[in-house]
Amino acid sequence: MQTVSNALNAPHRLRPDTLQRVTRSIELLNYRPNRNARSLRTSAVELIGYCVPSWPHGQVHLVMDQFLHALCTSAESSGRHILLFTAPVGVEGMPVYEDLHARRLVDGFVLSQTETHDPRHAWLKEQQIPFVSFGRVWEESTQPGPWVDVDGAGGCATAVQHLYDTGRRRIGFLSWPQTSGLAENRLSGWRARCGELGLPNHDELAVRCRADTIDEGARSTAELLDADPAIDAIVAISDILALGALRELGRRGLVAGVDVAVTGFDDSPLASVVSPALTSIRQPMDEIAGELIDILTTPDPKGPTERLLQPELVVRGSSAPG
Amino acid sequence: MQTVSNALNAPHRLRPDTLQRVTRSIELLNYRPNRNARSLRTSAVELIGYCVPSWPHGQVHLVMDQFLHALCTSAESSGRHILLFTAPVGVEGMPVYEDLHARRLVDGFVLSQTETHDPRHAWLKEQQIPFVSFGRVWEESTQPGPWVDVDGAGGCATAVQHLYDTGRRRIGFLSWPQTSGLAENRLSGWRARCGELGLPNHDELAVRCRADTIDEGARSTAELLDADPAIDAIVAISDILALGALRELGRRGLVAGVDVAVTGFDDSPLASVVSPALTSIRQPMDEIAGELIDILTTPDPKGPTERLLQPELVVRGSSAPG
DNA sequence: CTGAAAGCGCTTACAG
DNA sequence: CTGAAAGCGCTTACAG
Repeated sequence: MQTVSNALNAPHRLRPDTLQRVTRSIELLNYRPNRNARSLRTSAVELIGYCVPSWPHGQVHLVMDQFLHALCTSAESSGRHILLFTAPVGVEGMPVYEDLHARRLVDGFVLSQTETHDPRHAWLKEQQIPFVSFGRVWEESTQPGPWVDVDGAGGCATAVQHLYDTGRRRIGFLSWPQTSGLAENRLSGWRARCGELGLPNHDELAVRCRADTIDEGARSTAELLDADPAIDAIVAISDILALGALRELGRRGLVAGVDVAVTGFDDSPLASVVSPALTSIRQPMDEIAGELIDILTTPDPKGPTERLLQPELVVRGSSAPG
Repeated sequence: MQTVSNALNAPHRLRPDTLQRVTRSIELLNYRPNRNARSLRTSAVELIGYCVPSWPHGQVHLVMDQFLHALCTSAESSGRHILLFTAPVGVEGMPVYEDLHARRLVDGFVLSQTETHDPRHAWLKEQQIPFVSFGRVWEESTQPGPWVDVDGAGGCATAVQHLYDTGRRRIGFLSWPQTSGLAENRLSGWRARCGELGLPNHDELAVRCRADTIDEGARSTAELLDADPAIDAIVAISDILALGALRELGRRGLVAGVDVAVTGFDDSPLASVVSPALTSIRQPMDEIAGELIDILTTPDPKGPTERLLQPELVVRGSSAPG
């Protein structure tokens, strides 16, 4: 019994011949250890909680399936799995998190859809419930708990650089409302790189869209082009807004990628499904998931527990040089 | 101890005053029963396995987040949760399912992304592993195991009826390749209802798209309109193809919803994000999830374990009468 | 209706 | 390196 347990959990303790003998029997009998008994004894369930976001109508999360798949894969490579649950947004949802942890359905949580001033992080930290966040809360003070995020400013700077390198000299920006730390971060990358390259980067070149919809992207693009017809490129803060830009260009008889270059953000499946295909800033989902699981499952992580990853510009026809 | 257990699991066995006394103490002590101990004893983990689909590049599953959210909510209302895992597609993935069940990480599975001739159903049934399928395998013979599906033929017939009622008389159909049972089913709904209404429904009016992309939808729409310029409506088998149809109409200077009406399938978030918004056939996700969980968690379901649900046509500008 | 007892299937010190 | 024993925290017949 306990030799079998050792063979499974600490094979180095056994003599090679014993190990082989036991392993053979395990296979012969098709023995599979009961995970509940193990969890009861070790008080580790090897399950990680993830709250499935519920989106307000019309909101699209085009890369959630990619993220979930990456998260699952990473969890599995560490012998764990993802447990899905729902909870009210914000601090109202915290009792759900607490209950799942108290009843030992999960060891800890991966937070995503992190909002600016998200209250969950401080709450979980105070309760000493293990978690790691995908995304920052954008507080002045140090963020509670470990996090992984993508360098949105860097990504947008890379997009600007790419547009500059392919001959663009007047680059607009489609943003979200000012209350979002994420939006300000991405916008700052555009502003900074344009400044470094000697390109115009005044506020009139950055339009705030009211919602993340194709209509808003189109409307804002029209606003941008009406105010400044010399614009020859647009960096959009999301693929959806970029799709709106493409539509407005088409409506005006302008050719995307020729007359005006367009880039999006997220490299969602839609990017390669439109024509011309959309140049977009890809978040490295596999890497993000790997870091999240690593931080959450390593008792004493060697590296920092605040990790900023670089996105990757995927160039397609909407910004092709010719 | 066991009175507490009774209070939690069989409160009717206790005298009201005792129950109240115990309940009060439970709350005072903030006691939360350990789920692993319970599962070990009852050998039910109250976890349902769901395999996260991994999509070939460019493939979009625009309603997966809706489905997952609905599934989670239904599972939770029966005291259960969803455990996510990954597995190779087809029969190669079955050892993963078997292992999860053997080690008692899950009680059973919800299958989705069901393919025509999907081998998983027969395999699980033979292994006596509990499961329920969202979607049919489209075999001649009786399908192994319980399933829930949406009446695609009925949905397309409803779309045709709606178009007829709003004055359309020549309705094209954008389909997928012939090898898909799902596609044939939806197509048959268009064919049947057109026939009943005395509208043309010959094969030339149904174009097979080679892929589920906007480009293919646009190309096929062009093909359709070139061959028969009198077409005044198009029923698309997916929202993505419908988006392609909208694009092609725009390219030709035709106004969607006025010159040519267009309907999609799935009522994905994209449907309400384009302009004109897309009329689409909505799969009742909450109901689907409810039935799936009901069948899987009821030892002896009262109703049939093969349930066909009716989709709902959501009418928007792309098919508005005026 | 309530209390003492066994046991679910593991893991882990502890002897041999 | 291997074997007998305790115990993780519940549930569930079984007595009182």
